[in-house]
Amino acid sequence: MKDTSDSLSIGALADAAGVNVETIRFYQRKGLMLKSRPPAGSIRRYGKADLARVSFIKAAQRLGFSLGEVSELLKLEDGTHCVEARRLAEHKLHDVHQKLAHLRRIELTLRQLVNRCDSARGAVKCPLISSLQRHLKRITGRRGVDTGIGFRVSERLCRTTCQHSIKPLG
Amino acid sequence: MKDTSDSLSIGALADAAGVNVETIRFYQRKGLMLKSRPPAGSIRRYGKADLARVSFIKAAQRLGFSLGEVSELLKLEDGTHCVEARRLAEHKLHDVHQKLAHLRRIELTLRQLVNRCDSARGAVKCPLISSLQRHLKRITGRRGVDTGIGFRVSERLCRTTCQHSIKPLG
DNA sequence: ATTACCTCCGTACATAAGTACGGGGTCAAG
DNA sequence: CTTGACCCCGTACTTATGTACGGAGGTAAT
Repeated sequence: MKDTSDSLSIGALADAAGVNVETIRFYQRKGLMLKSRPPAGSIRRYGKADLARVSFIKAAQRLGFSLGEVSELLKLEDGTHCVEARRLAEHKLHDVHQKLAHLRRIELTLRQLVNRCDSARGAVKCPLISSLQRHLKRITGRRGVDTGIGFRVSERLCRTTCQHSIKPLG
Repeated sequence: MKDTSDSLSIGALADAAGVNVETIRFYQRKGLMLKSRPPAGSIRRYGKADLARVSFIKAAQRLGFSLGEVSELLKLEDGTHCVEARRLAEHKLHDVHQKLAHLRRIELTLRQLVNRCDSARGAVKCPLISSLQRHLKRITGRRGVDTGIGFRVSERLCRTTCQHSIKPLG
């Protein structure tokens, strides 16, 4: 139980948590970490609770919580309800689902793009760019942003030196 | 073929693309959109090519390209190789795979958190927070950041008013 | 031709999440 | 007791992506 006591300098704390010293100070300024322990003209010491707090913040960030949300989570210590934390987590889960769906669509599109590039020989336009443009058409069409145009913007694209050119993909 | 001609004001262009006027200007400043077409003391007009360009930028962003990368993509028009675009896309695909894996882990963790919260009755600690702390332990343990502590940081958490308390999750 | 709205341009502000710097204090070792 | 490594504090800078503002001048409708 000896090192339960506050024995770390801010630098040691930062090292232990794998963050920059300035990050700790930043959290203090943000109110995420308690700041004014020994207001005497001396050096502050930190202990395991502080380390856990920094690590908690970082863990929550990795789960997609912003510092503001982490702050909410931490404020729950001060008498608010656990149900609040649950609400937050549920909301975040919803976010994550949306991000996942979005990323999956992106993944598909990119994979198709690269594959097309790979299998393409002997034509005029860069398949990646024109695919991107078709993709664009697809996803922007939903919002009344349908340009109704042939996406000429990159017509010259790769015309001179494209090595992975392709037949019209129609 | 009549409205192939440049006939849009910047506002109309912005509307058509579904972005803010200032965003267009911002892209011009960044060199993503051509800027000085009619340097005469008049109003610039934009056409379909410009609309396509804005839309292209937005589409690429949605695919996870940063404006810097979009800029690279657009610079490919100026003589570089299509193979470069493919390399970029491959790289981005790799990024996306990593993000997906990460998000899936997060999704799982969050789901477990919420579920535990739902099924929890009659104990002392907020399951969400303590689960988060266990999660923390798991994921930070890999980097020598293992605190070796019991995560007492939020011991008081929810102790007073937690409505979704839970038995020790062991 | 007056009114109302639009454009142009440059500059400043916003947000998130830090990072860097500089002047001065403290601590431990040689 | 000096030296070097840390710490404290406040301020400023960074990056990415925009937004907002203000003054001057163009444009379109009445």
